[in-house]
Amino acid sequence: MSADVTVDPSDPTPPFEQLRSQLEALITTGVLPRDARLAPVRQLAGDLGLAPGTVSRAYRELEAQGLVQTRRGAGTRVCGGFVAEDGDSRLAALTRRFVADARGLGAADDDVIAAVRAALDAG
Amino acid sequence: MSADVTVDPSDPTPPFEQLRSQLEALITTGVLPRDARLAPVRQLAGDLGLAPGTVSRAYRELEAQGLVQTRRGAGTRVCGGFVAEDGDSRLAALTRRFVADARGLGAADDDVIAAVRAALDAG
Amino acid sequence: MSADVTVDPSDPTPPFEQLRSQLEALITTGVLPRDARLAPVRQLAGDLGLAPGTVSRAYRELEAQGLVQTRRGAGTRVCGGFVAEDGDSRLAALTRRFVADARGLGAADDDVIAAVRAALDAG
Amino acid sequence: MSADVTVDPSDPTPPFEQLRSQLEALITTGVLPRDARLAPVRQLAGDLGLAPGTVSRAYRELEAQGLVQTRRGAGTRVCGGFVAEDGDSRLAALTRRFVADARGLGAADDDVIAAVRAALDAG
DNA sequence: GTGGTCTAGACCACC
DNA sequence: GTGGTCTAGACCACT
Repeated sequence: MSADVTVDPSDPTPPFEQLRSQLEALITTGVLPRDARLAPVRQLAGDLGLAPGTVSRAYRELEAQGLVQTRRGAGTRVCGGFVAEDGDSRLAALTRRFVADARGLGAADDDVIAAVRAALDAG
Repeated sequence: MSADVTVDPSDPTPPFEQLRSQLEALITTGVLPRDARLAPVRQLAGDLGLAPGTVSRAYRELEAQGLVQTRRGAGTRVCGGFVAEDGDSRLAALTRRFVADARGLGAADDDVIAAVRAALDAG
Repeated sequence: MSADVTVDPSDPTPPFEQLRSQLEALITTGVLPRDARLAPVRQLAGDLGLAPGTVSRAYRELEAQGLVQTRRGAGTRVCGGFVAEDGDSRLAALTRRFVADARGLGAADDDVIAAVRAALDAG
Repeated sequence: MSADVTVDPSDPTPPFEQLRSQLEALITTGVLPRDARLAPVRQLAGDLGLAPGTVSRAYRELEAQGLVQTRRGAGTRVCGGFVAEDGDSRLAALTRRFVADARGLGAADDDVIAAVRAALDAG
């Protein structure tokens, strides 16, 4: 049932990354809407002939990107629509994480803003 | 030799996170200076009685934080002092990643700046 | 000078494959025309910060694809234009290789033709 | 106990090729039957006094020939008997690769068939 | 514990 | 000077 994802073993891209990028596309395009539940790790692993750890890692990376949110015992769900909303949007979650990391590096607020401006201009 | 790290199996904190946070402390306090080389994954794993993948994951998360830089075949080294420098600083690397992710969410430049400001004020 | 190729260390795709696929595109699109010489292995390696063996492998795979031809001491050159020509075209070279391999598997001529038809229909 | 292979350092043929051709012979003659597992890369390397990468390359070339199939983390096995079977035979795998490469060269289906016919007649 | 890829430096063969 | 190959050991991803 779950939206189609496939893994090509002959592709030099590692399976977890094939998975991650396909799921990323499904989410950012809105095929998987906010609150949609991803397939359980073990089920998806079984369907694709992968080890559970491989699927698990794909989900974990999506979580680091702020695209999904996983709660023990409750599966993993899409974190937001494909446009930032009100309070607890994915962008806000991603940004909190980034700011915490940046401060961990000893950066002052102004440094952070400057770095972001620079990165936006560069890209 | 390498700086002391330990893992307490009775601690509910997962081993990779115990490792990560201890190494983070060693780096941000300067005990492990810029360019210091971390112990090889397999050696540290052997010393601590952990699986190599566990150590590997701790290193990977440190890399995502911008604290270390790992080059395939050449080990993993501390990425910088504890203040951002010129061109390719840790803050810059972290920020590039964040900006890429934020754009992946469809955020415009102004949205990004606004989100960062909000997160800085909140924290 | 040489046509632009770049390697992104943070891309999960291995460097040799990033290189190979970019060069493949440059050749099949005609940006690198027949007989164009690729950059020397060590030069390209130095420019990109890679080990010579890595660039070497990319070149070797392109050769297996029939896109380039490399002669010891004389560098490696693009094997053909972007459309098959007369006698020793890239398609012919690729096909000779394929036929030899297929026969090595014990396939009869009819088997080979049938397999090719099937693959063409499938793709 | 695996079938005997040896490497002669005084032979001008590079070690990886000595290995490849011996294994090829063992497979095509049926000494190593379908599904037989090749020795692990590191074990064979140790036995022969070679670097793992050298053995690895021999295995990789055999895979490109369609003789063995390697699954990450699960070793490499002989891919088939010495005659093509049902769905995913070695010939089919080899052919898919060839067709993909040929199309990458811009060849139309008719060109491919013609080239194969020519190569079969020539050989 | 499996194969995969990379680095760094080395030697060889060819032009 | 060019590519080809090798070694030794590192990390990576997967089962």
